[in-house]
Amino acid sequence: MALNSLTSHGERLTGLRRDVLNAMHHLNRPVGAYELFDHLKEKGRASAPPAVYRVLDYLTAHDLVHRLPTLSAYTACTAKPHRHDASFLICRACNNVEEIDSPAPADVIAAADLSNFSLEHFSVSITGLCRRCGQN
Amino acid sequence: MALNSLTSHGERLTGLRRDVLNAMHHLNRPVGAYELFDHLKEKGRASAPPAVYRVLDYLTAHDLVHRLPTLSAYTACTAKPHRHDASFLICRACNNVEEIDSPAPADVIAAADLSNFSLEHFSVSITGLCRRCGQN
DNA sequence: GTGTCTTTTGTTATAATGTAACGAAAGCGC
DNA sequence: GCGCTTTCGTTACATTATAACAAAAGACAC
Repeated sequence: MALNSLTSHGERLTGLRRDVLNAMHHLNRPVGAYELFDHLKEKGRASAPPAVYRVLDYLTAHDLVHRLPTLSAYTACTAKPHRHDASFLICRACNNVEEIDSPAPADVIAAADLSNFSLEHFSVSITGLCRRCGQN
Repeated sequence: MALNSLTSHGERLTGLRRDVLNAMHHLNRPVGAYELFDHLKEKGRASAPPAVYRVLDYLTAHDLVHRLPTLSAYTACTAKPHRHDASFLICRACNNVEEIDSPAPADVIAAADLSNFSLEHFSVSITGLCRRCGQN
């Protein structure tokens, strides 16, 4: 779900949320929650870490932002409104990240090729229900 | 590189490292560094967090242990000595994890099927060098 | 617009995770 | 044993994240 479809579903893109999202799009790279907090605080737009984390949680839940656990960082979603699981090319040198909006893991390798990204390692995280928990 | 090939390459599987690895195999689930620390401390086998982190770093570097960033946890490698990138099926209900020793991301989906794991989301993390950093 | 309810934000304090730095101890080669 | 390298102990601290509760703002009926 992306920005447009957000407000049309009863969701509230409040001032703070919009500020955070704008900041992230402006920065255009993975940012830590505290870095974001400092950035917003300079402009008098954030009070304390919990506010930032709440907004990040909200934006993440609505797929406007993605969390990058390996970097303990967050990045603005660059994909089309259409919902997909997101994957990432993470450069170990410059630490920049390219989002891959992929319908399946197999496509991600092709996308890396297209970006002239020289792949060293990959890891697929699949979440869901294991055999036991899913068979209720 | 796994246990056997470790000592035959000049690497030292010291007492502490062996204890940590044994504990992790015994627990047989993702454990946080501090949980592991407490566990070891009860048995008089660990001094302080840095020791645990150092050993985890070492074991991770040698592929005897994997880190699960989404859980801030670590798990003993269950794959064959043969080196592969590791992927994971993470159950959101019981929090247990199954390692997939996969030659390519595409295989991971098939492996999930084989395990009767009901997939809800996936994310592929690819690390390497981006176009700019890799071209020199 | 007032009152009421829900959602969002502010605020304080603290938990959980991870590291820097440095000296002591243990292993290794000679 | 002696010097060198690696590992470990120890203290202190940095970074990331959350619990809990009060205040403020928005939605909505009346």
